[in-house]
Amino acid sequence: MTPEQGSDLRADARSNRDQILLTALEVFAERGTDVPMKYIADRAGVGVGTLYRRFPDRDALLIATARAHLDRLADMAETAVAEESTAWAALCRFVRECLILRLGALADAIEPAVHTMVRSEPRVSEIRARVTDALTDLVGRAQQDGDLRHDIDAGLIGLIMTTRVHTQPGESNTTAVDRLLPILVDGLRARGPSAG
Amino acid sequence: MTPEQGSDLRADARSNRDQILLTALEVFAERGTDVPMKYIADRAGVGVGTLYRRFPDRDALLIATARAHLDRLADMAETAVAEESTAWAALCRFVRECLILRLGALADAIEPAVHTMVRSEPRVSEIRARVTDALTDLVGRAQQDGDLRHDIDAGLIGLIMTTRVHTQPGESNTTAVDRLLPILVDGLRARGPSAG
Amino acid sequence: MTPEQGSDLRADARSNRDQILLTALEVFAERGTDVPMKYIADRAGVGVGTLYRRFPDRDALLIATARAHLDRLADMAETAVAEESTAWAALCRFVRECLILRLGALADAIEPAVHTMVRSEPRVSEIRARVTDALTDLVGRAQQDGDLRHDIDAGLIGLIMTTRVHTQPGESNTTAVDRLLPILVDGLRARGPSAG
Amino acid sequence: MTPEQGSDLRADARSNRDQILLTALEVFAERGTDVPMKYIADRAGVGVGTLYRRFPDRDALLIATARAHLDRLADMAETAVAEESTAWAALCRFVRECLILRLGALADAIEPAVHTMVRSEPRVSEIRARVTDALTDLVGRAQQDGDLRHDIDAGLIGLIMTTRVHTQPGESNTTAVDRLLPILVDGLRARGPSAG
DNA sequence: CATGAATGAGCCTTCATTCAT
DNA sequence: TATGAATGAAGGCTCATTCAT
Repeated sequence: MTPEQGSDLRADARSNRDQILLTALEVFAERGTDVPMKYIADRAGVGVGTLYRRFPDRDALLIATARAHLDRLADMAETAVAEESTAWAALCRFVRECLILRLGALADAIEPAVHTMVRSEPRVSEIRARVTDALTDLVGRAQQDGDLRHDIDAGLIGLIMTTRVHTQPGESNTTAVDRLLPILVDGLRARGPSAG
Repeated sequence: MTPEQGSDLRADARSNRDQILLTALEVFAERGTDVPMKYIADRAGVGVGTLYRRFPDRDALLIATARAHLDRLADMAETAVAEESTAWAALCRFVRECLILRLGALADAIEPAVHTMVRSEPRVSEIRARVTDALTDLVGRAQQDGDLRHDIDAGLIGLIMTTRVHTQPGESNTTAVDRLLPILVDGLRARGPSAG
Repeated sequence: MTPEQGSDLRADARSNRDQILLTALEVFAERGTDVPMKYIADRAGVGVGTLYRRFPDRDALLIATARAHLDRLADMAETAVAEESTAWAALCRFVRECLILRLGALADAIEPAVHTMVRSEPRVSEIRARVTDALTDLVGRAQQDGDLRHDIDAGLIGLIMTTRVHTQPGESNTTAVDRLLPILVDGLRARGPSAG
Repeated sequence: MTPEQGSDLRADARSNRDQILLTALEVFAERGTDVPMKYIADRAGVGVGTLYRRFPDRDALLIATARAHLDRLADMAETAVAEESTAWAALCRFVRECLILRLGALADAIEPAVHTMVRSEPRVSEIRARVTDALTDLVGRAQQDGDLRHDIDAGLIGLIMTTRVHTQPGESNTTAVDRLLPILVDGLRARGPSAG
């Protein structure tokens, strides 16, 4: 459902590419998007040259990372829908996963690059659309179910999803998210008959 | 109430220092903390040398900027307490102001420096304490008033305060904060009947 | 008559700039225009940073070098006119000096840069014009004097001036030029009454 | 008359080798000898690996290219001798052809390599000798015929042959050579009466 | 004191060359 | 044998910091 780009690479090249992307994902999350490319290459166990062969410059890597993120995001949205019994539960789960993924940091990082690259990476907008669609659907259904406040739209959910939680040194992002989440969820929940 | 450090400088030196700090505040907010030092110096209308005379390195400037921020924060907390009629109102106002100030971004930026510098900048912890105290007080009173949920402590408020809101290009931070805030506030508020 | 650019620099900065330019002149002639910038900086006795402060990139240095060359060229043309008793003698001397300067190599090197930079370095065209004017004048007068063949124009002299003489390893450029020159001069000379 | 090296290669290997050499000839002339090896390989329609299998490094390719050039040169010299009715005519034609081939550029490019490689490429000196012999012969005969000035030796002709003509962007090398050539030829020609 | 020039370490990127497929 | 992926050394350029003026 989310076939990776470059599936026509030679086996070893493919595995390198995957490894680089995986590493970049981690590293960008850990140390921000300003890490030296060499650091990423080292951690991925390849030479810089290899990194640059696959991703002509930092922005290309950033975009590809974003795409991978978004792929995951879209999967997550769809999985949440499939696995949770209510739209509301799916929505909460999805928001949580976005916060844990630090979607906002990524969005900040790629924003300058996006304008240049989006056209050459049409899949980015395609996947974005996939996420947006899932979201709009979830919001509508959760409101019909009486679980989500009616004055909230997908845009506001997007804002929440891209919020960045500050973690103390040593604290895991997940822990921090799970401290904040109940507040958010409660703020989103409709108070009506269901609360009474 | 918040006497600035270096008040014993010659008038022109003092004005330079103030100008640099003011500029740094703006610039860090606008373009992140990675801006070239020369950029800050230029915008402040001084030579780099002057900047470095006042702030031995980037971290020193960051810390000083943070201190100025925190001073403002403490003032804000105290003003909110003084001006708002309820602890709850003061708390909400304070949270809002912190989000608008992008406290989280600043915290991220200075965290690495803080460990090294705190001892040489004891005022930092002092001011931090001032904020924490005000906060703890507010939280306690707001809970007694029945406005704030009882399962929330000052630490969680701190987490919320340091949350970073993602702004679309062109959107003001304040606007974004004001979209998110109602959700947060609602999530924090005690539910009358259900809480009783 | 050829006031150098940047005469308003601080004394030490000025001397560095001059030294860099002088070195670049030598180095480009010796080893082509692909030498590492660091090599030039080292030979000039400055750090790379200093080089880059004055000349934002290789092309800027190339252009500046070209300008210095052209300044010299224009001076040479004018001096030749002033010091030699005939236009013909001045012309021959000028051609010789151009060959020794390796004007052609320089022209090749800056051609790609010229298109981008000429507008920001208007002096280049200005000086070029100075040379062209002197040349046109010399050609006309030498022909009137019956020394220069009449089927030759300033353009062809330009072609000759920018010719590159191949030097054996170890041979000086000047020596090689002086071997070739008599042939050229003889080819340019009018055969008329004066030859009969 | 000029049997290519590597005639014992398999047909396809042989054709690859030829194609690479042909391409290198073109590319070096067009863009200088600093082009990326990959560029040459791509244009030749082979992988870099293939290029390196035939020519262990850039110098080897340069030498081989030079050899091909020189082969052509020797052929040209001999053809000129055979086809032209006088030594003088053959000489002029040969000089012209060398200039058009940009012999000087090639000489500059391979000079550093030649010292290292000549021993492993004995044919280089062999062919060079062939050219030199033809040249010495031509010079002698042209002088005996009273066409070539007597103060000129094969070395000076060599110098002339390796001269590089500067071409304006857009101008063909041949055109430029044909503008310069008459001057050179005239400079080389013995003067009937005045020489008598 | 203020200034801005100089320095050089460090990151980005390219490309010659090697080697697994 | 052909291919093109991987490597890493080398060069371009920037910028934090120091120091002469």
